[in-house]
Amino acid sequence: MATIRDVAKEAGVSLGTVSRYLNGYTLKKANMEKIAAAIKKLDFKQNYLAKGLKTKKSHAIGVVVNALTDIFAASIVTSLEELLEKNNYELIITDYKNNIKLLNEKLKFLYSRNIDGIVLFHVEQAVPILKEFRKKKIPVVAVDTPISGFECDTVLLDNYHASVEAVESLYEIGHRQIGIISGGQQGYVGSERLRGYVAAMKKYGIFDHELIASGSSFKDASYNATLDLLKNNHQITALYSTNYYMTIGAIQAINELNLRIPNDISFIGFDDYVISTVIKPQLTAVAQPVTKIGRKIGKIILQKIANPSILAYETEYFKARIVWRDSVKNKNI
Amino acid sequence: MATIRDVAKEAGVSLGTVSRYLNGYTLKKANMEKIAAAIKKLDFKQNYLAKGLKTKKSHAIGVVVNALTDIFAASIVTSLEELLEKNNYELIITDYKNNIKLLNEKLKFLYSRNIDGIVLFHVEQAVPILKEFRKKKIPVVAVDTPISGFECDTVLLDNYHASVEAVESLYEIGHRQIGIISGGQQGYVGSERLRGYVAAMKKYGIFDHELIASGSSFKDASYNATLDLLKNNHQITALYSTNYYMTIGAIQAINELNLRIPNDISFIGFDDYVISTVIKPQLTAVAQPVTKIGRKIGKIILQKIANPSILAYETEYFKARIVWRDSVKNKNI
DNA sequence: TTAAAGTTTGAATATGCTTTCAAATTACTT
DNA sequence: AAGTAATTTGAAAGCATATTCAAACTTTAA
Repeated sequence: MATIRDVAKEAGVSLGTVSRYLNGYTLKKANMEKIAAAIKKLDFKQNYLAKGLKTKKSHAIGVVVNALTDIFAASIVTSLEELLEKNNYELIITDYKNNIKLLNEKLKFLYSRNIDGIVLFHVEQAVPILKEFRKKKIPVVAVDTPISGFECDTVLLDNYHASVEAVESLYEIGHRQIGIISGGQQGYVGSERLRGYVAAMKKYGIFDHELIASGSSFKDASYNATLDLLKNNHQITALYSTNYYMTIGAIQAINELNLRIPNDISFIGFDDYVISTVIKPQLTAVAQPVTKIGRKIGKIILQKIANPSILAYETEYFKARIVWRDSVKNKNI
Repeated sequence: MATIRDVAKEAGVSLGTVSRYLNGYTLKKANMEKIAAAIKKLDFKQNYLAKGLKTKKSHAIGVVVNALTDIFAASIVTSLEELLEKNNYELIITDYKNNIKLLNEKLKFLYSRNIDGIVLFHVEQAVPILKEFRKKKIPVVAVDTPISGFECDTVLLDNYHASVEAVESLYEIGHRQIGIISGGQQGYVGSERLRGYVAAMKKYGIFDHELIASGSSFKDASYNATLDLLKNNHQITALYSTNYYMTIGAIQAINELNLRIPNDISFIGFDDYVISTVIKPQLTAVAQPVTKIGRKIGKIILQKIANPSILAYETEYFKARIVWRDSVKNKNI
């Protein structure tokens, strides 16, 4: 393996000049060309371990998701990775299985690997090791959920307005008894989505506690909650489920009750992934701009790495949009 | 940050002794205890960059998948990561979007990062950079698909027998006109699954070309293929679709044709993820042992890293099993 | 008690790169 | 052409660790 020293010799310049070349300083055109040629000829690759040892940077970004199989995180990471790899950063992806203790362990692991930045998906609560990241000025970006007890750049969906829009849309086409399958108040995302629903329902004067089914945000809880809700509220004409996995459970329950979508009941689900188009009829869904979100995260990380002393943290909101398919009935027609 | 030197001073032993301690050599019990105490006291963490520079190992494993959102790869990586992280390896995960040129680029990137091992999902064909990995004795494990033109350890599903079993099961409960939605011959996985189907059908003397719908292995092709197949073969009583995404397309087509599962048509789909239980009725599916597969990959990698001079490559087959739900009708009852 | 075997020590060298600095060279201005 | 500004040089130090080696020290066995 060729080293920077070999390149210097080959190009007939000094070692320091090559180093400066590699680090983006401008130098005499002639020298730049000679160095470029030497690099090509020798097939020289920087040794990131040596570089990292010296600079204390690894050119690696840690990404912590709750589950690798979570389609939401995976979609975002796809575009994040594209951007970061272009900038010569590698992604170390890890899951923490919604276990706060495991999260701390995984972050320690990443910390010990001299990570240059870190992206946390869906973390509600600060863990001790985060303070060490702050001390070392390693940028942290929270995605999907703000971290309580730790200030950092945060990229969120505007869940509140997404819910408002869902309810408004249903209202406009004649629905009044709009049920919600909610994850309840315990998580940020779930409570924001619920808050938007409540606000919109109240705005139209059609709010009713009975229309809220609240469980945890997983498939099985949602299945049970939906079953209960629909058995006890035959007047419900539309159902709004507040995440992908809850949509799955809700649809199972609707099937179980032999209700037909959209004739017996209209349906809007949060998140628009493959399920939406498999189910008959295809589902109207609230879609998140995952590609944009991924790019934004990447930009923030790169910017903060380039300028670690900026202490201001921004919170960026992205707007969801509703993708209309066949699961919602227009009652005005 | 404490260094090995600080630990030595604190423990009152020499630097080399600490180094040997950290690398698993046995030494005097008293010294081991003193060093352990010092490490704890100073909260010492090995610097992987320095260590890597010296040993030319990064303690990182590259994982290349075709898409981060691919549930199959994500499921396997979940258990792979668990095992490798326990052994202090980090995972650098990357996708290559089924683009062979991009694959080579991504592998070059990983190569330049001094990766200690590499796992390739669903790669059909060798790319040039793989030779460099071989030269440096960096272990390569192929998953899901053997790499043509490159010999390495390979972890596969026994696709052939999974198909045979699916057909046998359907035959035993009275089905004779068993259609298949196949990805065609172009990919290893698809052709193996088709081969098993053909063999089993021939064994029973019920093989018929007309029963094979063949397209690419994606949702839309499968949708069209299924539509064609079922329109032209009203006698088909059971359908076997050969991967997750094709199942989605096939189900869409079945819905479109207003066929009821399992009364009008029975259905078995390859891969058992969340879709299987959302659809009404819930789908009988061929499930892959993803956790076991992930662990096996990890074991192979660790073993080959520990012993890079072993030149024998093994090919390990895993058995799928059928998860029975409600989409298959027993015609004998 | 002594010889043999096993450990530990301290110092040195190496890994590939960045950074610094005074001195030397080259390039611009006027 | 001279003066100033900008670049490059060569050498050295440093990053945290591993490894080597002869010498010194311990432990074990006879």
